[in-house]
Amino acid sequence: MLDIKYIRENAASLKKAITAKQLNPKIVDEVIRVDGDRRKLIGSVEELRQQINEHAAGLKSGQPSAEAIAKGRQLKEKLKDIEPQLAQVEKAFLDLMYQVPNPAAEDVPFGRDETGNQEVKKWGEIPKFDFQPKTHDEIMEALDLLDTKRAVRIAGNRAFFTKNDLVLLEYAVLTYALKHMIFKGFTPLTVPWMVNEDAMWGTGYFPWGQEDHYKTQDDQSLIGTAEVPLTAYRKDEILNEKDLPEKMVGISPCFRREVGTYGKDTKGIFRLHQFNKVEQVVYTVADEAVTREMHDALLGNSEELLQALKLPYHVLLMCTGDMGAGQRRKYDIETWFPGQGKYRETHSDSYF
RNA sequence: GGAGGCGUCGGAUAGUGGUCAAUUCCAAGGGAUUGCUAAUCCCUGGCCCGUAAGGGCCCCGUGGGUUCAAAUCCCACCGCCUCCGCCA
Repeated sequence: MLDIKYIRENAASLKKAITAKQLNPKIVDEVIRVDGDRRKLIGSVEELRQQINEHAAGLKSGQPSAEAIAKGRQLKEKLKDIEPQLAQVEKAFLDLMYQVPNPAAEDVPFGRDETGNQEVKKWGEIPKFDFQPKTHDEIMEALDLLDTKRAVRIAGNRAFFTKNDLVLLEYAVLTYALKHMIFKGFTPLTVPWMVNEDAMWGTGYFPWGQEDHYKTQDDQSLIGTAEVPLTAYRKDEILNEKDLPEKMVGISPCFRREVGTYGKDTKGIFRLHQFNKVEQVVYTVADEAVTREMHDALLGNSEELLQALKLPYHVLLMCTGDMGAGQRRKYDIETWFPGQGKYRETHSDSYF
C-alpha cells in the first residue's frame, strides 16, 4: 500500500502511472477527497478528546461536584456523536487505499495487454521433428503416467492424478529446485497452506484476487502461492537493515480457482486448481537499485534451472497493461512446449 | 468438548481506578565525550494541526462497556499455557 502522503504529493504522476496499467486513475482523486474528510473529522474528535482529558485532569483530587460530573458526561455524549462518523470515514478511506495500484518502474514498456510484452532474452535451441510431436499430456496418458479422466470424475474440472514415474519425476524436479536455492543461500521453508484474510490483504492479493481464492468455513484462504505466507512471514516485525537481504525459498501446493478462464488451457495439465511450486522470496532494503539487482538475480536462478534441464525458453518483460496492480516490474519465463509449438508461462518473477 | 491460568514499549520485567506513555534490566540503532582495549552520558512509537517553534490525540493482545477519569473494573473475541475428556 502506498503512503497517503506520497499519494497527495504525487497525484498527477500517479494517475498517469495507473492509466498506463490500464486501471482507473479516478481512485486517486477519490482517496484524496476522503482523506480530506477524514482529517477534518480527526481534528474535531481530537479537540473534543482534549476537552474531556482536561476536564478529568481538573477533577483529580477530592470528590468532584455533581455539576462537574454532569459536564464530563455531556462532553462524552458529544464525542459519541462524531466518533462513529470518523470510524465510517476511516473504513471508506482504507477501502480506497487498498485499491490504489503501485506505479510500474520507469523502464517498463507501455502496453494495453499481453501483446505489449517484450521478449528480452531467448535461450536454447528449439527442437525440430520430422513428425508432429505429441503433446506432453498425450505422451503421459499413453505411458500411464497421468490420469485426468478419473480425476475429473472425482474432483471436477482441471483435476489430475499423476502416476508411476511421473510421481517421482515431479518430486525430483521440486527437490532439485529446492536444493538449488538452498545452495544459493536461501533458507528453505514449508508454509501454512491456509492463511488468515489479513495476510491476503497485506500481501496485496486482496482486494483484486478475492475471486481467485478458495475460502474455508473459518474465513481463511487457501494460498495461491507460497509467496503469501513468505511475504507475510515478518508481519508486525521491525527488521534490522543489517539482516537484509533475507532470502527464503518455500515449497507448497498452490490453489487457484481459475474463474474467468473457462475453456482456456483445459488440456495438458497446464492451468490447474492445484499444483506444487517452489517459490523464491527476498526482503531487501527499500531501495530501487538494490531491489532491481535482486530482481534480476532471482530471474537468473530460475534460468539456471531451465538451462540445467536443457529446456529452451524465452524471457518476457511484462508491459504496463499486463502486470499486477501491486507490481513494480515483472518478468515471465515461458518454456518451449514442443507439442503445442509455442512458449508457455512456467515461471514468474516480480518485485513490489 | 469441559475446567483453570496468562497476554504491559525489540526481549525480560514493575505496576490493582487519577500521582502512568508507564518501573527496572538487557539488546539494537543514532548522538556526545574520553587515549588505555572500551567506558560513561543522552536520544530512539504512530497520527493530526503547523513553514517552523510548538501544540494536541492515540497506543499496555483486539474490540466494546462502566466511570468525570481505565494498563488497572466488566463483557466478547483472538492467542498462548496447564489439567480432564475425545480422537489417532
